[in-house]
Amino acid sequence: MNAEKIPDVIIARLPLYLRALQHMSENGLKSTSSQELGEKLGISAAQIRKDISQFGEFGKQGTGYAIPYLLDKLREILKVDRLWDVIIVGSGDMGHALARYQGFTDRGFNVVMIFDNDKDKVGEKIGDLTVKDSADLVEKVKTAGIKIAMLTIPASVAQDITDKLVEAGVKAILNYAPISLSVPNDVKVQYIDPATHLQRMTYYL
Amino acid sequence: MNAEKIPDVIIARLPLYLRALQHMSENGLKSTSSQELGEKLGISAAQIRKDISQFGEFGKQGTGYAIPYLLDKLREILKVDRLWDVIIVGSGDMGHALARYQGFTDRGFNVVMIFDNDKDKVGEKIGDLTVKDSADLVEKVKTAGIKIAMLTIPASVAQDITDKLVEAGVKAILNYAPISLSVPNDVKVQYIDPATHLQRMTYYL
DNA sequence: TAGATTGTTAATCGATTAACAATC
DNA sequence: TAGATTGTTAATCGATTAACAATC
Repeated sequence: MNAEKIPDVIIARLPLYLRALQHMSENGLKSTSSQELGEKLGISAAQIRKDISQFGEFGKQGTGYAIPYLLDKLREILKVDRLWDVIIVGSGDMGHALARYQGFTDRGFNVVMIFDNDKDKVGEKIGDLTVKDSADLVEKVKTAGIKIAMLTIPASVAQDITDKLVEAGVKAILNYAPISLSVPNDVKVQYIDPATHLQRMTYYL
Repeated sequence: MNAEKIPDVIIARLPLYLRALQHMSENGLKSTSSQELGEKLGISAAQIRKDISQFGEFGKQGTGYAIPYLLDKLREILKVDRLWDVIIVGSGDMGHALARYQGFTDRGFNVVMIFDNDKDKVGEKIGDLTVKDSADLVEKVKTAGIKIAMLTIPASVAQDITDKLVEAGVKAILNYAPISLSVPNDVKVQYIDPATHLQRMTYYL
């Protein structure tokens, strides 16, 4: 393990490597090379080798990378060798979709609570979960020690809720609301906004 | 307008500027500065000025940028000064959520069709739309001249459907399936995978 | 052994930042 | 006029690529 600061741009690619390796593993493959991985991902082989080598020597000359071993190492590096409790704030269509999404568990996440500020929605069942009142958000999150939240609420209330999440000790926010959030330095935010993503492509049409 | 090739990384930031300006405009603001915009977005003022100046001189020394004018220009540059027809493939929870999402229209997109390969779902009503059979995808998309698709299907069928979309003339794909897609050079793909996004933050926890 | 592929170095390429003249 | 802020240049910083010795 390297003590120097690893660039964010490298950390951002590791989940892609992890995902591709997980697919290969499910298909029964036992080893791969930087070239093969690169072709699947549209990333150069040199970059993949360089990224991975930041964290240790996980490959072998001549034979490449053992998939189960590299999977373990990447999970360890990304800290998804465990199951993180995650909450959803906002029980609209997107909140529903995320609450029912089956793809979290085998990638390190477990949705444990869903909140809404609409009293009509509080108490509603979504899969295994029951919608809780946003008024109890800070207390419940703090008590449970939850560090990760997904925001599926209107932009107009997103900063308010974010401030509460930060107060409650959340350090990672996946924001589906179409607005930039202000957070302290030690809190990470990732943005998912379909319209923004579409607008990144129309330029080229 | 500059004839040189504009870097992708700049194009990727323009929708964020557009979104922030749209908010400001809705709040009745008439002008802003690179500094103010930068603070809202967590981007340096120098970078914002440099990005915008790639396309022309849209500001004024001493007073900054007129919001309505810059909005117009950014929409024109990104080609969202019009309404693009978009399809959704996959009528599961995520497809439903996108089909009902109200945030597309005033950002340049109009969802016109939704497809599924499950005969039980074909014919189902979602908002104004009726689920169509994926078997008719290529023909319907080609006839309608649609260039943009959102994919909310399982990873296992994502590449197959992508190949069909490419065949039908689609040039921009927003992919919610957790897998990397192969497409020709003239087709753009954007990826939305909540687990990947979460894994980009756990490293820092 | 011969072929394949890593890890790493050095070179290249590209993006960001700082600074400031121009000017509203 | 004085203050503010752009557009742009040059300097800095960082990321990617090419190449190859090491070695499985």
